[in-house]
Amino acid sequence: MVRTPCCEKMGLKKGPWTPEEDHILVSYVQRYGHENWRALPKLAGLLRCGKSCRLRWTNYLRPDIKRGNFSKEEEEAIIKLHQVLGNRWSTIATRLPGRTDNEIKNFWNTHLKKKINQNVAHPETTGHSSDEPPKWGITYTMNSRPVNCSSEQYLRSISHIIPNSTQSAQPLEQETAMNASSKFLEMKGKQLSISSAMTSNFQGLIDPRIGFSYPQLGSKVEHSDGGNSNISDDHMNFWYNVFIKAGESQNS
DNA sequence: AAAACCACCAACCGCCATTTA
DNA sequence: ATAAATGGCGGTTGGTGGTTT
Repeated sequence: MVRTPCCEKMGLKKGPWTPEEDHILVSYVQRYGHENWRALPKLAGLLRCGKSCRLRWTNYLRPDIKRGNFSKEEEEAIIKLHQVLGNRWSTIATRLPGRTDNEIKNFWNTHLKKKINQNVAHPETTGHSSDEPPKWGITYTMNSRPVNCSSEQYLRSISHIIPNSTQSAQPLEQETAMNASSKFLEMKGKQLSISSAMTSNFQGLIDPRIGFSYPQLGSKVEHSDGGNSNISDDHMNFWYNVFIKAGESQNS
């Protein structure tokens, strides 16, 4: 089906919002909420489309939005999250209270991207490039989307929990770096999927270094070796924590 | 002083996923 | 089961203000 553009109707205003419009929108949302963005502008008396109202509210007028420059901590968090999640700005935004996906996206495109690209020119200070998937890395499937991480991150994150070929949860810690590298080389350039076998072996495992276990499988989780991969939020959080911790141990 | 260039960011656009009728 | 409506997301654009030439 083809959707009609939301601002197709003539007479709807576009462009920057005026203080008066802001006031009308804020007053209306505070009083009546925003259950139906489509209907809101008409009810509130705004010559805007619902989409424009929603964007204005979520990106600018919401009372819980943090203003001002990004702190060093926020900047580092964005860089780490982007390594794990890629351009999934809304997901990244959920981990930075008071920041919107649009704000983070702009900050990335105007500041961090350049900064990281500069660092790539000096590889002693960083791992891999930012925007592009790492040339030397792993892609795994998360929520049906490919997620990239660097080889270092990946090796660190799996070195102690990846099951061996007999599907026992034997740690790899005893393995030499050479063996680990060999394993990685085998996977280089291939799509790594979170398989049922791996997942079942991860279940209940608690790594003392990271202090959390692989989440129990929920009913909605399917695995890529059986077709689709749909990892729940718990699973995403697990992988996020693994990669963040891996990054921390790498830095220390 | 003015033109050219650059950086920033609010807002728009098109697409996809989910919900509703 | 299906079409339509709606919400949400990420990519991109364009206006604005600052800086450089």
